[in-house]
Amino acid sequence: MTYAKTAAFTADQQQLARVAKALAHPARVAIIQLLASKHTCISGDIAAELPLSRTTVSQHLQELKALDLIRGEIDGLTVCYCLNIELLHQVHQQFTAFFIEATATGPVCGPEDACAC
Amino acid sequence: MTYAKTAAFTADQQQLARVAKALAHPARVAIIQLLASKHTCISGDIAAELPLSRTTVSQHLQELKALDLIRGEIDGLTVCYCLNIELLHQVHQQFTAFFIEATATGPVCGPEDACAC
DNA sequence: ACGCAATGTCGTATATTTGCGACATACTTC
DNA sequence: GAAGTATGTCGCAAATATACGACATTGCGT
Repeated sequence: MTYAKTAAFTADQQQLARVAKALAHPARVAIIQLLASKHTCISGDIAAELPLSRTTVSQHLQELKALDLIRGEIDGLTVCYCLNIELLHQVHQQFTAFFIEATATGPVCGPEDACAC
Repeated sequence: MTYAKTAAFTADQQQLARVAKALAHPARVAIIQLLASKHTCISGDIAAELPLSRTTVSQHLQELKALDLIRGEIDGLTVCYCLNIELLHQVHQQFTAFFIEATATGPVCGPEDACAC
């Protein structure tokens, strides 16, 4: 890319893109679903449930943690990861607003027909 | 990555990740917003409204088109791009389902407190 | 203190993304 | 048919992402 031009866009666009990127990998989606399904905030057992090495899973966890989508709490020897429900809720609203805005354009183009340019 | 291991995950996870990746760049978010704001399905004028070269914009358009999120229709010399409202709606529901699932785990971890591991 | 188990970090290899200039293509107009 | 405009495609360069083995770190138990 010779240069990441993310700076030239709206803060909203960057924020949405940042979160979207976090979900842009099946492993991270799976991790979030795992954390949601397990009531207990499991730790490195996550790696055991995914077809990836522990190292790779750890990296994905760090990425999610960097966005604060998940929290990690050290409990002695193990680390408990849990979802940041508030943030997820907030992100959900953000995505919803985006999709509403996108789908509320009205009848511009039909299912397959031509545009009225 | 030495190898993309996307094949080892659920179809749902892959699908969500695929769409998320499409939104994982501010330029593509901006393009969708642009198409939503303009009633007319503008064509290469998109490039003029973004801080990117025409070539780069064209590539982003191709990526979005590959997922069928947008449609391109040749109108003589220009090309009219428009949003695939149905698909966007569908994707919205997909994301909503994911977020609902993620945020409906109940009080596992509070805002800042410890997990009950 | 010693060893063991659970995690995170580092370094590395490979694949993918991003951005853009240079060309090719297609259609309109004269 | 020639000239001009709007688009898409190709090829290259640089940045990132992905995956993982090897090592460092930390806390538990004896």
